[in-house]
Amino acid sequence: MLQVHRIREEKDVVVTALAKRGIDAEPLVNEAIRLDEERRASQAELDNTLAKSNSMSKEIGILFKQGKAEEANALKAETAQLKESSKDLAEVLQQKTAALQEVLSQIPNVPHASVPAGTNEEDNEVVFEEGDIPELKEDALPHWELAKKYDIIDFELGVKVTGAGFPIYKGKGAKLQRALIAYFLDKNTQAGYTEMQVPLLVNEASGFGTGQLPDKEGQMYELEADNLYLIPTAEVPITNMLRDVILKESDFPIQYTGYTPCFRREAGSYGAHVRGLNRLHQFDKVEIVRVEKPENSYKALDIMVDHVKELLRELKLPYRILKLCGGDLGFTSALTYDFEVYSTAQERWLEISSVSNFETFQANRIKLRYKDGQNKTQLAHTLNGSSLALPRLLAGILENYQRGDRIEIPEVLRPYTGFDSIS
RNA sequence: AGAGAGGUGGCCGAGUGGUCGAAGGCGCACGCCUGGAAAGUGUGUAUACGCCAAAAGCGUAUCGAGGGUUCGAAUCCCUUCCUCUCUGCCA
Repeated sequence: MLQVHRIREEKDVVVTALAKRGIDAEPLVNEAIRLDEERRASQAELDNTLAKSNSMSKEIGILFKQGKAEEANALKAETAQLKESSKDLAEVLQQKTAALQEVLSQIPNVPHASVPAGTNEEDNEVVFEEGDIPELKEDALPHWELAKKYDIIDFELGVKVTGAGFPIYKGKGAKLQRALIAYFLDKNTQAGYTEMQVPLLVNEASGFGTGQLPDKEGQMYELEADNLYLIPTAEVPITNMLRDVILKESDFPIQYTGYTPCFRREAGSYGAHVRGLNRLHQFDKVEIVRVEKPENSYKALDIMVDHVKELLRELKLPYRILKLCGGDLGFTSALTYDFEVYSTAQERWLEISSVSNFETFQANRIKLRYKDGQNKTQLAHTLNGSSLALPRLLAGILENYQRGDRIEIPEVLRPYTGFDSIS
């Protein structure tokens, strides 16, 4: 959520920058400014009324102590009116505040200056590409067929137990998953991230904190009886650990990593693009989260991008990095790099990581602040990225490492798997 | 899950209807003292919003959260969340 005072003070900058998302934010921005003015006016009025009533109450107390009951009672009668009007004013204030929140929550984050304008994924900029696309034999198979051939993932069994989108990993397939998770966590830990094991269920306040609620309510699985939600990403519990926190300068940088299964309803998804591991309701992901001082956050973003690059380089997978254009940029992000691995058998790029700087957008919502050098309280910057999301990465490994009669295991994973091929 | 106790500032802890944003202590910051340090001593030390060009200052709200009673609530009532102790259940 953007801060009102920023909208108020830099209206033109905000509107111009938001145009890169392909939206005309001016009406919303104007509405926010108008509501904010009304809100402030009504707060001023309410504050004055309450101030009057507070001082009268004090007086009444003194009068009673002095035994001047009559005068006190006279004053009491007067306060009745103030009470009436303060009740009304409080209601108005609440309405204005809620209306303002409503409008503010509809305004997406201001894209970073370097974000290209654009309306959809066609306009994303490829900023980096690395790794050789392997030459596969004629009879190369897509991962869902490889999974069946080597009996390492059973999609039908998952349907039986739960439903579509809940695959069951078997034998070496399961072990490979575990190896990837352990490998990523080790690499992240070596890079300075502290490993966290977090709840897979979160409360409503956390859902709101990272922006899943109320907007994307339908995307999360909900446990109505307990009013809890299954997490769609580890970002939710990890970031919310820092909700309503005021950090000291010495606390920086904050770097967390965590592995969790992720649950997404993916309502409305269908077609070839959801085939196999391409889109699931439950999948595994290792996440990295950073909190930085504003002046350091873009440097930190580069560090995160380099870190994810390193992972893919070591896995020897062909990948590319996209800088998302305004139109494809997530609602809460100021700048996002998407990592895509090339799926040779499907002949398409698969998104496996998204690394973003949210600047103060999330921090404003979760009230994550720090005391700066002048002891002023300021919003911190939050960043996160996947390092990495497993299913599509696994698809990439299976397809690119197929050797006809077996699937080779990338070298760096062998200490974790304990075998060097699946046959 | 049942019974009881409790949730107050960075921490400990006082406060059961009136000038309480809250005693006292610890911690922290700055100063004095000291050759230096300790001890001692002085001052300061929450957050949000609003008024103000800004600072100073002032106002309002906040004693787990939400509602209520009252002229006035940390204090009384209701709801809810959480913690602790005992009992039960359980990986």
